[in-house]
Amino acid sequence: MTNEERFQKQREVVEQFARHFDKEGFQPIAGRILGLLLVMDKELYTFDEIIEELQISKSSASNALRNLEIRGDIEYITLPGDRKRYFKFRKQHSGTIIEDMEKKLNSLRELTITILELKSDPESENAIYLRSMQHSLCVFLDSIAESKLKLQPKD
Amino acid sequence: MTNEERFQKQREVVEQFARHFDKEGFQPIAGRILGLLLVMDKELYTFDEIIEELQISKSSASNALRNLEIRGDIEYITLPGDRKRYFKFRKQHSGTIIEDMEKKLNSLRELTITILELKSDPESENAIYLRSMQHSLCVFLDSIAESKLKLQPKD
DNA sequence: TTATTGGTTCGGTTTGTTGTGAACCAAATA
DNA sequence: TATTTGGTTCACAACAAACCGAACCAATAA
Repeated sequence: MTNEERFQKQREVVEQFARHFDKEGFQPIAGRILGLLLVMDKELYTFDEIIEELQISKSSASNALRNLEIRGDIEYITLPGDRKRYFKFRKQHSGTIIEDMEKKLNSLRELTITILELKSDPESENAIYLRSMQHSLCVFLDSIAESKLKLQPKD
Repeated sequence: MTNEERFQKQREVVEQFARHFDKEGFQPIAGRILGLLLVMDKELYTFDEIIEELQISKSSASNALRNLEIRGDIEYITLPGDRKRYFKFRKQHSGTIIEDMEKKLNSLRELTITILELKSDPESENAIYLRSMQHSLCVFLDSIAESKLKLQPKD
């Protein structure tokens, strides 16, 4: 594979990544920026390079970068005697994905509890289902906790 | 708690449920309908009752119901000599939530593999991170598989 | 001090989504 | 056959999100 071929394929994967990412509720441009910073061989981009590569306006870039930084998905470094910021993908503690799921499942579990408490007939179809769902959620949350232990045995 | 109080609280939880549900990328009305069918003591609603309860137009109801049915979140029954459809929450095999997560994680895993294959420097920061992420994903996917076994020991 | 660099903020256009009412339709009823 | 019932489909209005260009600003360089 030539470097040019590789570059082209990486650009395609950036788009793929972006689509994956904005299903999680983010703007397309944010996804593309994040993809760029993660996928390409070049792993450090300036503001202008991002604009140039993705053909987007300064304002879009500015906003998306701010959002990504707030979310903790990117960070930047600066170099002495250089006013530019160099953006890079932020290597989060890799449990983050898992912790996000955990949060979502927990809030779902709380919801099911609330619903169940309000059911006047605890033997209604939905009530029975909700209890089984609650059980599944517990089992699953347990196994998440286990995974977390396996992944960070530093305690 | 009087029946009236219970009813009011259930209506609030319908809204709560709706908010939870449309974070998953569905229209507000769809979320409210699903909430109605799951939360209220009454667990069987006709088209007209749904419209009446939620104060929405026939067209909105029609569209949302179609979408919910396609997604497999609701179903309806009919009664002999009655042209109405009676909608109810569909009790999916409760592994569905888990299987959805599994799918998402798998697609993420495939993405990381694709990205890694295209990295020309396998020791770059991102490449190293991607490998550790891949590892986490595998551990986690394993534990999902385990949970699934625990939940359906019918094989 | 003036000009340039590296952005941010503001206002507006485009695009997409959500929901509505009105017209429509097929099946059952009168 | 005409009317009612139980919806569906269509065209559009209202609103929101995404993005852009232009104006702007603070820090550095000339």
